[in-house]
Amino acid sequence: MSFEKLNTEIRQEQIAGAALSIISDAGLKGLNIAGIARRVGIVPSAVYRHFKNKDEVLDAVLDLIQENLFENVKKACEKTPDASERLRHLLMLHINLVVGNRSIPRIIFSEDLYSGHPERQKKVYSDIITAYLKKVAEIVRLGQRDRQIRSDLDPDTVSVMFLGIIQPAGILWHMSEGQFDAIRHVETAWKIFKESIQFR
Amino acid sequence: MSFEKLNTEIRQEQIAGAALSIISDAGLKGLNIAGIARRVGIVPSAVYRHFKNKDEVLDAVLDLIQENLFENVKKACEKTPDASERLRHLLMLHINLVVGNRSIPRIIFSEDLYSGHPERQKKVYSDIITAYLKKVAEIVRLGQRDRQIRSDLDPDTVSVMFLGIIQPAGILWHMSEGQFDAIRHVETAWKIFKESIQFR
DNA sequence: TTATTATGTGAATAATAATTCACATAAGGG
DNA sequence: CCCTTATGTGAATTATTATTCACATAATAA
Repeated sequence: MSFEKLNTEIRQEQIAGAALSIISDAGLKGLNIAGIARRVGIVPSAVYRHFKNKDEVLDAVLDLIQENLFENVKKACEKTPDASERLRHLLMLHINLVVGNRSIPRIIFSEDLYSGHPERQKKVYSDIITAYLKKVAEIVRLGQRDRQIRSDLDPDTVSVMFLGIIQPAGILWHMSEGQFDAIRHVETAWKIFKESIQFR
Repeated sequence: MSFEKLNTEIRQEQIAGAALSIISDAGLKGLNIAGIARRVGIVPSAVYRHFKNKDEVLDAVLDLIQENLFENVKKACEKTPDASERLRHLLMLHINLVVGNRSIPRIIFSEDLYSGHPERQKKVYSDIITAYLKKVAEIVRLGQRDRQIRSDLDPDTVSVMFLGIIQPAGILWHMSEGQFDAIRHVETAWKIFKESIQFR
């Protein structure tokens, strides 16, 4: 029997990536250590050389998702200085992330992830969701400063409403197995929303 | 050992109700046959006298949720003939349902419910979600006919946007364990949204 | 080259839960 | 009142998975 040894950093990345990929395909319930090991090309028990337990694997997956989301914000801000354009760009990046990689809603809104792990729920809420909303709100705030967005609106409310354009679209797309045209909805809804927040 | 025998209809209701209640408290993952049996006051195996298996219990729970949602639409429509008022009323009924009974998002968006059950996913999508959205769209359409709502908007888009006010609020409320003020958000967001859809 | 250590293997363990089954008993019709 | 049957019981069965462990081996440094 011959096999390859890789150092733990590489394996950790492989394992987290495999887990993310499995979740995209089969959901959290479809994720088990044996499946991860199979994809990585090792034996189940070998996973435990690189992660203490399954929970730590899940934490690594959450980190991957967080990176994706924050990267989108950065991209959108680099693309243009106009608040409205930034939001539109971010909207499209986000919905494409959701549509192209079904794992995000499958993980973030999964009970499994949190039941028996209040600390993880707290972490996801504050480090991922709230942090993301804060960044969106900051874009809004800058837009208000520059007289691109109505200044009588609360940036935090606007950022949650922004999420409200994406989230149902993502869920409907997911539940309908692609039948619901999430991207079209987001584009149409954005026009209406944009009108209602723009400076006048 | 003395015990009471009840007919299967009553037991089915009790079991479905107990299941819904457990899901509200502990999520789908916290739901097991033993827990249901304990609440109802019978032994786990007795559950199988009234339901073929756990899946059928879940289907019964879904029916309960569907009833709740549709009842809200009816209430809102009976309350007032004004489309905008109907939507506002429905919005508050819905968010209160979500906040008062955490089971709805916990179930509808739970992977567990669907993994390995594509037919159930299809049913929830078409019989619950889409059907609900259709009813909302119908309210919008009537509002357009009566010149209460802008007629250049697609009713289906508006209905999904309507959902977009509630859904993130519900999820944030849930994830933050009540810290996020969902009702306040819904009220604020509604004002902005209402303005953007009203006839002018 | 050799010794050390991190990584990999396969088998065993343990916990959780759904489901089945043989047997018991309450309820209601005849 | 009896007897049939639906309902209830407790124990056993089965399946699934995470996790551990003793042992093996590749990589690396001395």
